[in-house]
Amino acid sequence: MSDTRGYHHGDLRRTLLTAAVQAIEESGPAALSLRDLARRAGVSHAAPAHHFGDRAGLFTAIAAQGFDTLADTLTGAGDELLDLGVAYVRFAVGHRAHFEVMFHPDLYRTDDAELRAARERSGAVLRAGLAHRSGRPTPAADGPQGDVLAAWSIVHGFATLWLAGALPAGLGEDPGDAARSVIRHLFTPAPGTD
Amino acid sequence: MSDTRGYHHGDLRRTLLTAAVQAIEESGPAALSLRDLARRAGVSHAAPAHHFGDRAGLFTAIAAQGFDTLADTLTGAGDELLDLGVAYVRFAVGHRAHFEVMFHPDLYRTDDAELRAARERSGAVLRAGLAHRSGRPTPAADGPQGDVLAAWSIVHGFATLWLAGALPAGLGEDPGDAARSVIRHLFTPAPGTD
DNA sequence: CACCGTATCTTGTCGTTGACAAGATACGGT
DNA sequence: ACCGTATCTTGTCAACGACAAGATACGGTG
Repeated sequence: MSDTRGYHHGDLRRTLLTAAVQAIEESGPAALSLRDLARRAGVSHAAPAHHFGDRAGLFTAIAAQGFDTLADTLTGAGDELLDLGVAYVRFAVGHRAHFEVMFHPDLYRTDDAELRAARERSGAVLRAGLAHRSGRPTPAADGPQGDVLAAWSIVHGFATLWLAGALPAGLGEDPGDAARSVIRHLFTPAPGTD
Repeated sequence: MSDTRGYHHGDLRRTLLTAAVQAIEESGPAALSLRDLARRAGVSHAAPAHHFGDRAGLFTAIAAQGFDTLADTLTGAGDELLDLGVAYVRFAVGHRAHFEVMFHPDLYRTDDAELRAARERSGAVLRAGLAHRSGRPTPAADGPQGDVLAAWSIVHGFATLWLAGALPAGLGEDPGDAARSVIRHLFTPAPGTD
């Protein structure tokens, strides 16, 4: 269950990761402090550096974990195109710490091997799911898979705006439901007849 | 032209703002240092604090400036719905420092008066432009202006993904052109026939 | 022109942080 | 029992944000 078996602390790497995710959810990635993390875990201030090298290394691990989780989430989504988009939004809001780190490459090392693998995997799942479920075998003439990018853009944009608190009130509590009624407008001719 | 008339430095507040924007474009908001800003402007390390109070105050000023510029940009956009979206994306990529700060409210003070006014103004311009140009007088039954949110989401998502470097290669150099071919898929029935 | 109030900027300082170096500790294999 | 190594601690340094107190220069008033 744990990749680093019980040493002095037992499972410090995993403990630090979960503590970091929680801290980011509370105060954002910018406010994350390695020393505060060490205090929460009850270890010395330099202990995190051994597992992650530096701050960027910690964010790299979080991003990789996030891309892996996203791939799993999308794989388990429903068969409808709509369900895939809703799953994307639900992941973003439900794992906002991971999501925020994942799409801020200046926080981590984009050339990390484990990260690249996870990112590529989630990207492949997303593209495959969108392309397959859109029921369109060949992409249109306007650039590479413009409809896939349109679908990705709308769900990513909605999730980002939701997390930023930029959306107007009155959308309800559940971001998934709100997203569903918004994504429905993609590939829809004119009035909101459904 | 300048709100703080020539004192010791002359126009320190404006100088610091432009230097901050440039620094953020180079290394992101997280790496911004007030002391480094002071060094670039050739003043003492505590000079910025007088004009902005603290780091959050500086980001507040940048965000307000960004929302104002966005409102102006959208006001001057073309008559087509597509043009409005392209203008949004062009602003995001052309003013990435402002854009990134604007949609990270944990960086600044959301209750600042000047900021709230600018944010509301740009929001009103965006909503009015989208609602007017979509040629749909009454919103659909699915929530408050679902189509406006869909349009906002797709342009915001595309801009965010572009800035994060998450989009695949082959979209060309100009984000505006790429955005146009992607946004076109909104409100479009099935295949890419246009 | 002399004076004063005030905005602007400087100097000095404190606690915190990230990063690095060197040493101590505990585990696993032989 | 022993040794190599991964894990963690202690110590240190430069940089940073924030605050306090003082110096400087401007604008207005007499």
